[in-house]
Amino acid sequence: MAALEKIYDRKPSKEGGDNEPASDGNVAMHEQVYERLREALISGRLSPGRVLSVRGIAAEFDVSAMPAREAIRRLAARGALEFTGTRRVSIARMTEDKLDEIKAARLWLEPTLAERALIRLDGQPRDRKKLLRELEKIDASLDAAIRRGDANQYSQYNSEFHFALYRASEATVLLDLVESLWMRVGPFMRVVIGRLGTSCLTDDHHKEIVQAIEEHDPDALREAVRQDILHGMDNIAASDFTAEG
Amino acid sequence: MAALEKIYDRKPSKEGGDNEPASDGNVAMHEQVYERLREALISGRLSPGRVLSVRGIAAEFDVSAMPAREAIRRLAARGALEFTGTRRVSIARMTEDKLDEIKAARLWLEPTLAERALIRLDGQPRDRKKLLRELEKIDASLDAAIRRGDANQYSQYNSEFHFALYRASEATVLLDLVESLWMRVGPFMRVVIGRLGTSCLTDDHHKEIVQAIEEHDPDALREAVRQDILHGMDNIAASDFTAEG
DNA sequence: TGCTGTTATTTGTGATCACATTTGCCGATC
DNA sequence: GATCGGCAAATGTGATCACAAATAACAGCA
Repeated sequence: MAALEKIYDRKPSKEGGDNEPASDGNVAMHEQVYERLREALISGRLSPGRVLSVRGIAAEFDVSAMPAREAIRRLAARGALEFTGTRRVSIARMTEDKLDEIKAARLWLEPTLAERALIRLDGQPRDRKKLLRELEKIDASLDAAIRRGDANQYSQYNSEFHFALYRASEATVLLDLVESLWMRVGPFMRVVIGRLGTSCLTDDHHKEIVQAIEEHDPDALREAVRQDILHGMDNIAASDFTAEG
Repeated sequence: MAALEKIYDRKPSKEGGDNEPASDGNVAMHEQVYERLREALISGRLSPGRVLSVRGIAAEFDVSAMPAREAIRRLAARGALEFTGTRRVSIARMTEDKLDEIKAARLWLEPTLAERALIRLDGQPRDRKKLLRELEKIDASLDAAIRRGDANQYSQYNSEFHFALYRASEATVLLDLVESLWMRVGPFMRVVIGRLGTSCLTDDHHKEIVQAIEEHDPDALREAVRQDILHGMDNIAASDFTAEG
């Protein structure tokens, strides 16, 4: 293992005995592995180019080969992982063309999701208030992470902020598409922040997003989301994303 | 097996001996199974609600459980298959909301892909001519299928027509997204055609698409693709898609 | 020291087994 | 005749093994 970056912050060390059904909660192990890997991808805890081996993941997550295999397969199917020529699988590298495609797709999908969320919440004032509080809380944690210079926490909270909003749209299909895009960009946020520092993250547009929701202004919301995406994607484009972290 | 619809038109009956490496061509078996299933989904050869079991697919494709398992897992990861409450997996059923999301996404993605293809081909007159010929050929086969009333062939050629165009954009990320959408709608084309007959398919906009490419007219192309999508999606919406075929 | 060819290890893939859960079926009961 | 209960078959999941291919490590030579 040695110098290999950890994918997750070690399992919460089973609090009870050792023979319990692995805190299974009736969710399959391959599902848990998938979820953790997805989360690690989106919040940029995995470096571009890194090769994921079945046995390696299995060892790190303390499961047998089978669940690791299935989790990796699922991620690869969603485009989050890339097949090398020889059947191995790795975190995809970025190209200018791919970055441009992702940017274009995000610029349509995410404002659309945000707007749908807003429209749906117009009829649900209670849910709307709840979402606003949630967004504000996440954004506060996010700002704190920036001030601390904690890149990992930043990526984490940033994705939480966006997906909390998008999830409120209840548009599962569109959400799926966006998620697959975030899994592709995630690994590069880490690289960018490593190069430019957290200072480049201070001028996001989360405040405008929250404000637009408060004011029931769909157009302003779309524009705020749009600007936030542009801000993030242009940071990546400005960085040398072709090299690995 | 009995009354169970066949997913594919029986393996081309190994022409030689029986011990050859399964015509492997260095492509993994799970890959072959995945490819066939994907194709079956897109061209509507699988009915909504149908449950796919690992052993069932394995038997039908004459492979062991493992490749079937991985193929199913990958399709599920892309949203083409749906998890029932009890870990089983089936062709998803459609809802009005999901159909609306798919329609919206397609209406942005596919005109974009078409336009990108057109722009890219502006610099490649040879490829452009080749694509035009290919599209015209497919469209001819498609019309023939309609006249024959052959719904399966129609769906097949229709997807080929669109993806031949989109693939020319070389936009792999966007293409991935569109493909996942087609896998979700595919199963319902069969249902629609079953209800409305092939007569409802005659007024597609393929001719306009070809013409717009010939005339280097991006706006006309976008509009033609848009109309073609509307035509198809409204047919689904008009049908009773909540029931299974 | 730098390169090369060989060996040892790791890895993906497919197969098969075990087990708990679920599904489908059939007969008993009201 | 419809409903319920229980039993048998089918299914998803995880584990483990075998094998070929690919990667890494290393020794020998220039």
